[in-house]
Amino acid sequence: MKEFQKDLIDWYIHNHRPLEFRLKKDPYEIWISEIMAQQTRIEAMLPYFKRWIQQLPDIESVAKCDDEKLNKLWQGLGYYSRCKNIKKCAIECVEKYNGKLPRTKEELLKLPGIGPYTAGAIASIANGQRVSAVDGNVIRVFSRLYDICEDVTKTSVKKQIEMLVDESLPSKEEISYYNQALMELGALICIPKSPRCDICPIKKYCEASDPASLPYKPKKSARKIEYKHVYVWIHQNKVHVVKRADTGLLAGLYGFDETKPEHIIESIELKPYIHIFSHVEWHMDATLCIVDREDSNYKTIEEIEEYIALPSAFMPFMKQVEEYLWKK
DNA sequence: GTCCGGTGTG
DNA sequence: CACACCGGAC
Repeated sequence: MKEFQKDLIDWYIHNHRPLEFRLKKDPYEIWISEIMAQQTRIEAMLPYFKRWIQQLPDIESVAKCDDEKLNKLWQGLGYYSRCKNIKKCAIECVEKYNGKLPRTKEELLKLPGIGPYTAGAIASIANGQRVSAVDGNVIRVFSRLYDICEDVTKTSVKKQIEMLVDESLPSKEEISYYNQALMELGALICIPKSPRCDICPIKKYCEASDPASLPYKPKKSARKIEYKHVYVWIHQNKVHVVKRADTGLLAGLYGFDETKPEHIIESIELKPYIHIFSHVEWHMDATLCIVDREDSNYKTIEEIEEYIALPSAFMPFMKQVEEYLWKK
C-alpha cells in the first residue's frame, strides 16, 4: 500500500463514525442506504432506513411492494423519483438478475437510479471491486488535494477528478475502507467551510493554497416564485386529499386542492407558509373549508398517517387542520 | 438568507 | 451541456 493510502485508512479505522448499514456489506442494504443518504444527513435518514429494511427485507419484496406504500416509507426524505427508481430497479433485478443486484460497477450503472457514485459504492463496499465511488465529499477532498480551481459542477471536471481517484485506488483488499475513508474524511475533516486542516491525516499531500475556497461552484441563479392558494376541504373528521400528477414536482404524492369546493359551510383562513425547493418557492395562502358533503377522497387523520404520502410542503397546513379537528 | 447533494432528462 | 428534483443544516 502507498503511504498516502495507509495514512488515510489508518485515520479512518480509528476515527470513522459507526455507520451500521455499511457493516453488513449486504448489497441490497448498501444500495438502499446509499440512495437514501444522497439527500439527507445520516442521522435523518437512519430511521427511514431501519423502517424500510424491517418492512422490505429483500429486493423481491420491493419489486412487489405497492407504490403508495413505498412513497409513504419515503415521505419527508425528498427527491421522490429516487424511490420510484428503486422500485423500477428492483423489478429489473427480479426479471434479469434472479432477484439480486449485479456485481460490477459497469452492470450496476445500467440500472435506473444508479449512477457512477452509487454503482461504485455498491461494487466496492459490498463486493470488493476495485472501483471508485466519487460523491460530493470525494470531489471536495480531491479538488483540494490537487488544487483544482475549475467549476466542479461541469461534467468534464468531475470526469477529471474521477480519473485522479481511479489512479489513487489501492488493491481490492483495501478498496472498501479506502472509498469510505475518502468520504468520511470529507464528512469530518475536509468539510465545506473551515476545513480542519490542522488535524487532517493527509495534509502533507495537499496542494490547496486556499482550501476553504474549493471546490469552486458558480452561484446558482435565483429561484422563481410561485404563488398558490391551497384549499383544505374537510367534512366531519375527514380531510380531502388529491393525488398529484405523475410527472413534475412531488410527482405521484398527495396534496391538497387548489380550487374551492362547492357546498361550503364555513371558511377559516390558515397561517400562510413559504416552502422552498431548489429552483422554486411556493408562497402559499391557505383556507380551511368545511364542506357539507363527502366523496371517497376524504380520509381520516389516521388513514392519512397510515398510507397517504404527504410531502413536507403541505405539512404546516396538515398540522393546522389536525389542531382544528382535535379542538373540535 | 446560504449551502449541500446524485441521477435523469432534454 | 444545463436544469429539474427535495429537505434540512447553519
